[in-house]
Amino acid sequence: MTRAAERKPLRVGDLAKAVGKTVRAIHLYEELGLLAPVTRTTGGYRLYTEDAVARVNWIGKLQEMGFSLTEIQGFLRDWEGAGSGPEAMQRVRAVFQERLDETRRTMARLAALEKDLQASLDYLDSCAGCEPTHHKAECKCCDYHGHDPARAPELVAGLAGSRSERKPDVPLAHLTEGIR
Amino acid sequence: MTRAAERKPLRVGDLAKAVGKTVRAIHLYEELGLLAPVTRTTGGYRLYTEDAVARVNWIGKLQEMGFSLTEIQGFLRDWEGAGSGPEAMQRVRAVFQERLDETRRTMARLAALEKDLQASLDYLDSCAGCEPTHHKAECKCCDYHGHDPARAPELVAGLAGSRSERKPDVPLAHLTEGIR
DNA sequence: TTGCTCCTCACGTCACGTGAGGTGGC
DNA sequence: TTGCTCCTCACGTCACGTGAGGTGGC
Repeated sequence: MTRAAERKPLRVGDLAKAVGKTVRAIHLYEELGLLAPVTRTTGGYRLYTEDAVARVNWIGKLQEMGFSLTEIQGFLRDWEGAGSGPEAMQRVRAVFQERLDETRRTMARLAALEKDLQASLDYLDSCAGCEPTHHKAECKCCDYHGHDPARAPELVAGLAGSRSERKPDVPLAHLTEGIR
Repeated sequence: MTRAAERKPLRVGDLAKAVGKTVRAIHLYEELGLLAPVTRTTGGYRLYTEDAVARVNWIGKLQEMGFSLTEIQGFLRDWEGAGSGPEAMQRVRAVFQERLDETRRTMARLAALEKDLQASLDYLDSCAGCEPTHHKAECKCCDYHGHDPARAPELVAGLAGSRSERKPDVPLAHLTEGIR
């Protein structure tokens, strides 16, 4: 931090813009004790230094890691309550390790989703050239264009089962058979 | 779906377990018109077929893609209101394309986070062997163990700035200089 | 003085969580 | 009959969003 930077106080709107959060969010972080303005003007305007930008971005990262704001509070309290340096560091390490594992699990889920989406797009692409006389119900499971008739991607197949497509003539009595 | 599977109705708790959601969530999807039991027992118990498992998993995928439940409602309505098959398919395609882009952006953010976390863990590892006489404030920015003294990972450096570590003797008057 | 930014309540929203009080089902 | 599952309200929570009504600052 340079002296020049310290001489440019940020107002809450500037801070919000700098970090991509809303003013309301900044106020909330303050209520929760995660962030405080260095001072206020006589009129009550909050004033921040550039440090606040780093702090809010840090909060954002922890949120992306899956921490709730309440957990971030606790995390800071743990840190401040810790004794020696190495001890505090090892506590933090354990938390980060758990979050790294969780982040990787999330990434794996998203990668699977990405594949699903790509497969769905490929499937839908081949529908573009189809004759408009086909009803949409046919498209979920057609055997044109080399489609495997039984295997529309799950994201496409999931469009089935809407109420308007249910056949009301299928008897359902067997479901309640033997149940009073 | 086999006939045998159709003969095994699921109760709401079975369905919830099968999809990893709560009963409350299932009820909510029903309130929003996203899912309905095929029938009810005379006592009012909801009964589902295996189709419901696919439907709820489909809802879950759309949620992971960043859709709100209200958006999923609209998505279904669009589908049901669409005219010809190919036309409906192209609408769905546009939505999926947008979601694929968004999913990739999210994955990129998480990958950056993963790097951050790994760097932080590496940094903290070297603290394990440090003497316990060091105060934690020193650890955020030390020059032992080959650390670049000015460059603790952001996730570690962010622990700075807690109220208990502020130096109250730093004059802040310059911040309000020239501001009434 | 005008227009923009800020202030503090305080209620709304989204996707559920969590009882309360009562009943079905083997 | 016991114990488990289910039912319907209905209020709580989390991270903000969104005004309402008023004032600061160049």
